Amino acid sequence: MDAFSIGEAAERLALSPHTLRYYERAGLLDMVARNSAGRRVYTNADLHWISLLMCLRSSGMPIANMKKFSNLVRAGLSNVPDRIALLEQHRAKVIADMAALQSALTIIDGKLQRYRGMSNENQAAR
Amino acid sequence: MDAFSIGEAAERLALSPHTLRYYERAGLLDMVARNSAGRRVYTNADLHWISLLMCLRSSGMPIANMKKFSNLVRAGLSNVPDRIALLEQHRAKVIADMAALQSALTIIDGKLQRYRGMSNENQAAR
DNA sequence: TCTTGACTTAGAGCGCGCTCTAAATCGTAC
DNA sequence: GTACGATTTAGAGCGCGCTCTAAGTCAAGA
Repeated sequence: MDAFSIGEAAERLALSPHTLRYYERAGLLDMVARNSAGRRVYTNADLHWISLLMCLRSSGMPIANMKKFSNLVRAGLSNVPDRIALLEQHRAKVIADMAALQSALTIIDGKLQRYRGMSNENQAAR
Repeated sequence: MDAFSIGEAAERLALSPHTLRYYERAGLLDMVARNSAGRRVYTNADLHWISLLMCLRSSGMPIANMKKFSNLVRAGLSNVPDRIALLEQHRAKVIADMAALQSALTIIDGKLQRYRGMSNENQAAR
């Protein structure tokens, strides 16, 4: 099985057909095959590529950069260094985001401890 | 020094006066004092509270939940358990987000390694 | 044959979190 | 007194990433 309707593809990828079409229009996918009736037919390779896109998206890459990346991939192997540069830049951002989340977490945990202390005192006072 | 104009407060907090006013209108701050001319005067306590808000915001809490939290704080000490619940829920989301970033990072690193391999092969082939 | 439901398109709409505008007011420096 | 720059308000506007609408096409099943 290597041919999926947009509905099947959407289900497997856990996103909506609307979003799949939007990504295509946005220039993130190209050459999604069509059947005789003009309907999209997704291959496993398509799904795999879209999975990578979803990984980039969910880790905070803006659509515009995803489009740049897609264009590089589309343009052939000669620009692999450019792809590396783009991914490394994104990698740095992801790591920075993780660090920011970690420091927020520390503050939140501090606040929680304070609240737990207050909560216990209240109980003890009754 | 425990009194800041909106401009000074904005500078110290690294956000814009517009955003400070927006947060106030959104119900995240209350009782920001005014001077005789009707202008806002921020205390250190205000700045500290806003810093906590920024921590929540930057770690992905939606404004609506920040408002709920603000309302709880405003309503007094009796609802500390509710605040704990809200923060713990957020804490769980932050941890989930960090895990998602980590798994994206693993995929990105895998892709980078593949690209580096391709790049080296290309060089070797020349 | 007719109905049903998944698909097609271009384009509009939406939710979020700001971000800016316009017109007015105020305090300070000249 | 007057010019300037920071502030005030209500409300409009914006950028992003979807998300939905409307009108139409098509294939399969009753």
